[in-house]
Amino acid sequence: MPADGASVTVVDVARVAGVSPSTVSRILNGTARVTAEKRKAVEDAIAALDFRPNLFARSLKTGTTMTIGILTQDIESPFFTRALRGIEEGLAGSGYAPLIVSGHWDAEEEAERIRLLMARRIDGVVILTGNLADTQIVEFATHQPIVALGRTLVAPNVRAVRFAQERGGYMAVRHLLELGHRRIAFIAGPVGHVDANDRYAGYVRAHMEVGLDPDPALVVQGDFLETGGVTAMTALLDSGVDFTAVFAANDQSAFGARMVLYRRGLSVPGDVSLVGFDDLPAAAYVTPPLTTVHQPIHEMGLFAARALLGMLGQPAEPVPLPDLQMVVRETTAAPKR
Amino acid sequence: MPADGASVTVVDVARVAGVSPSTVSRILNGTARVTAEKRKAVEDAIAALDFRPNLFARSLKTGTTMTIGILTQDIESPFFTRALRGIEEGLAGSGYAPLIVSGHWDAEEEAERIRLLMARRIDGVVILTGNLADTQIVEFATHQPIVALGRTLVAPNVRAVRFAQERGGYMAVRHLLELGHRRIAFIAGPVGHVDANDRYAGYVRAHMEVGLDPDPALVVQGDFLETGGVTAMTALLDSGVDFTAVFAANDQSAFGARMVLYRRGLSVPGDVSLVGFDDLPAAAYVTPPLTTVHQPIHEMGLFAARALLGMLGQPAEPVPLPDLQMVVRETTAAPKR
DNA sequence: GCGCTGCATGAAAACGTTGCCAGTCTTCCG
DNA sequence: CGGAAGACTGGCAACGTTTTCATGCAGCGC
Repeated sequence: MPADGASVTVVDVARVAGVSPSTVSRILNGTARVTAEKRKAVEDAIAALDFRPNLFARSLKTGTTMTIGILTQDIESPFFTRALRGIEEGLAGSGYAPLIVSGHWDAEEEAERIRLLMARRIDGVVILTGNLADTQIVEFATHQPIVALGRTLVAPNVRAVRFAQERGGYMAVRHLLELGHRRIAFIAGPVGHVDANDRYAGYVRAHMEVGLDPDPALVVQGDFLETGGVTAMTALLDSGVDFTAVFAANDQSAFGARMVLYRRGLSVPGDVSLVGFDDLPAAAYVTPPLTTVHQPIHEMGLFAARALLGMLGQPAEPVPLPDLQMVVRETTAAPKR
Repeated sequence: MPADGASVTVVDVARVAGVSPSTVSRILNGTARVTAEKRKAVEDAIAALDFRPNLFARSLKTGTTMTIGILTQDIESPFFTRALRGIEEGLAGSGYAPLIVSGHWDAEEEAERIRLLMARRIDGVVILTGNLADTQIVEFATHQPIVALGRTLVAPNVRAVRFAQERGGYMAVRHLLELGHRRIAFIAGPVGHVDANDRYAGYVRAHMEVGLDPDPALVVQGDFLETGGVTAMTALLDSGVDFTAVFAANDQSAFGARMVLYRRGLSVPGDVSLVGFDDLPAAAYVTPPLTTVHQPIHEMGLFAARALLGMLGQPAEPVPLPDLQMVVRETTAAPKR
């Protein structure tokens, strides 16, 4: 059934103000000049009737919805919510509202969600990493402009940004090497995850650079979550392999690993040094505060919003993207042996 | 391949299938019987043209948008994202999509955001706590069904749920008292926040019950954030007042407080016992794991989604809400003195 | 065979906006 | 003073659906 009879339309306003609907529309959108007198009458009528234009009717007519779709992976992950916050800020005051959907790292589900977004005729899409194939994105981009974070991809109607994750991994391990560590374990990310793989590549490069051959026994599987950090660290300790430091592929893994070390009575950084990746807000509040690689997540969100706004023809000043940065806190120290 | 799926309309489908638009619509919505023959033709045409019904046109006509609005306070707060995840789950498969906006604990902004939601003609609203006046909510509820979490409010078209926060505070302090603590500090929440006040009331009641008069010098201001916990704990220690345990109004405050204790070289729970509130996922991963009061946040989100679906006339089986529960981990112990 | 009933279908009227087109009324220039 | 250029404004046709309403056509009982 149609909206409740109480819903007031542009026609009602026109009637009360004694003008035509066209004129009301003109005033609403500032699309043509109208005499001050009628403008006043219309504005009064709008206020009196508490009129709100029906965005759907407008969308139907104009073909634009003032909504941008955001494909995140996990609404509960601090990494993504930090980016979301950036996007929210970047969109503030633009009139665009974000429609957030989650893909849960599943390519199939991601594609499905994007289709859902498109069914709602959103004006643009921001994709936060994920496992979607690039070809899929290119295909989607034939319909709407897309900004993709955590990807390198050049295609029409697509703007992609990705930080050199390899360099981040390199920086982290380099830091440990400089402290004197030689047996450095690595808690990997999800299998096949490019970012995780790149960070691992950095881990390898840093080793090579000082003439070390990374020991495969020091690399254990994680999943970017705390629980993965727990299992990985447990496996590592139980394997009996020797190590003095651990580089976790992201902060959440590091948190999990730290918990196991605590359980086993190992001191950080006394017995084992620990480095994370991301610099989540929480990294500064664990004890001891976590040494990690700072990613400007918030700025990335801000950037994505502005970039998309730009692609939509909105005036939006671009934001600069700071680079990855090593943040040395208190979970790293020289090895005792 | 998908042609310009954007511009394919029900009329195109009708033409290709050799039927009228009405019939296509009927098949789309299963609203009347159609011969198998035509149904087949239409379905083939839909597939061939990659037709997607324009939801806006449909909304315009039916007055329903299959969108529900969610007013959260801070998209980055783990408390809210956990609830959001519950809502997301509760909505899964219902066809409704959530439109998330943030009020940032500002009554004015909250009202503004809700108006924005209503301008988008959402079918229902979930309000996650906040500072909006109840009268405002009642007023909004005249337009859409509303589910409010963290409120006690009885009104037509409104469903409100709130846990007995006072009891939670009582349980936390009771736990400390039973361990033998007598000088228990309290890190308060934001000024005027009902939940925070109620938790404080529980703090007071637990004291009274054992014949103790809570010392005002032991109560310090916080803001539900880590930073607030830091300032509060710092102020407490600097004031020189004597205490053996701290009850923080929420986990995030506790995390901040824990950091300061670490900085000052005070052991937890050796020198000071610490209790939080909420049982955020992170509470299990700080060291030592935080003793806290568990709120079924996720379930609350699930509950809200189902309740709203029910109000919208959808078949949605209600979910039970477990009660608050004391989770004793490792930040509490008997006082040394 | 006649009127009924019921069913499948198409035509057309909305839903609330916007934007083109064509007026009307000034105003100004020659 | 005539006429033309502007400046405003109203009418009306879309936008893509859904939803009456009406129509034609079988089948049915008598």
